[in-house]
Amino acid sequence: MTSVQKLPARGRLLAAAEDAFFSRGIRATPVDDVLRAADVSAATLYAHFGSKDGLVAEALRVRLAEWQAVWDQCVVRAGSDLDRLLAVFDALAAYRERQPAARWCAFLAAATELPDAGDEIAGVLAADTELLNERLRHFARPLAGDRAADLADDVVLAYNGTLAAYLRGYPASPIETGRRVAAAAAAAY
Amino acid sequence: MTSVQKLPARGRLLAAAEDAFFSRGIRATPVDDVLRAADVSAATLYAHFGSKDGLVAEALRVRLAEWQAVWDQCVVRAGSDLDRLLAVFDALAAYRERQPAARWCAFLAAATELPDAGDEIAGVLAADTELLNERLRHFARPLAGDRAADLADDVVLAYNGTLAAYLRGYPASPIETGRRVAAAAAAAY
DNA sequence: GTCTATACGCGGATAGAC
DNA sequence: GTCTATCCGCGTATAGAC
Repeated sequence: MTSVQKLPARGRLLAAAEDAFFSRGIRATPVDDVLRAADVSAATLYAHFGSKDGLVAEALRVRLAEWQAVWDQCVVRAGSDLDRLLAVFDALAAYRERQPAARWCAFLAAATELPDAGDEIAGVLAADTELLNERLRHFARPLAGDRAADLADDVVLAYNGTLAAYLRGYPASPIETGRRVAAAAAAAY
Repeated sequence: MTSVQKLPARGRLLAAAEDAFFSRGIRATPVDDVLRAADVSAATLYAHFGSKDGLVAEALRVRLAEWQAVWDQCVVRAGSDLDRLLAVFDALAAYRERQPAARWCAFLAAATELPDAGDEIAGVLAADTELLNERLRHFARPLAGDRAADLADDVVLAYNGTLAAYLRGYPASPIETGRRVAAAAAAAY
């Protein structure tokens, strides 16, 4: 059996990065803050990730994988076509419980804060959008047939609106409102 | 009659600030860039606005006033209760034509980029949210009666989702999708 | 792989003259 | 009110040792 080990520096950096970047803000968080939180030296960070952007990109990759897993579970638990389409809101509720300090979506935040993001970061953002788009189109098909793409657009928009609501502090119950709006959109098909 | 005059430094600064901050990003834009675009010295900027944040706050105030005026006009042109509620999407279309380079909503961008914004900036952001909330609740009343607050929440969410769509580059026709979603929400009351 | 120490550029802000 | 010139701190990144 293995003994209890200190999490390696790389993992500590990623954990600290996720915590700081996606709650206090990416640009608002100096590298030094992450280093102190992770109890790691600057040289180690640059040895592993090459740059602050590299660390951001890797933190986003981790987040995308985790988000996808949570969403998967919520889809499995859904009992109808409509519930499967709306499961993305259940996933959002579940995912947010993990990091209540997060102000809103890490991917949209990155897109806003880093308008000139390099290929690495831009790639992860594109992958997130693609995942959202592709899956929702799939779940929309049994409900909207050949208009599935439109319904998927509607749900993506409601989803983004839910995320932005956290940012604005209004509406007060973003997920509840978002789910209601998405359901109303689906009812129109 | 007055002769043609060069726009004073203060006005040039605001114009340059709006252009740069809300298309390239606030944090991504150094003060020097604004100064060069406005052809004004640093000392003048600080004499007028005190700080970069002060300039941002004033640029946001200008923007809020302009946005409000555009929205007003679209409401006047609307021919039904539903059209008045959805006029916010027409206003968005009209407003965006003024500055196509803008990546998304200046207020949501400021909230994201400046999580520790001072009272001045925070106040303008709150005023924007309040305007949105108060007006939409008013327009929702004839359609939803005592559930007007819920319908207003729905429309705000669709509106924010529309703005976020520009950021994500998806859905492809944000305003069209947003209006459709908001209309579906209204139909449920 | 990780550390200590340091270099270096950039960005916000100010002093003082006109 | 506006300019020229300059200061200063902060944040990213690197050099070199262990």
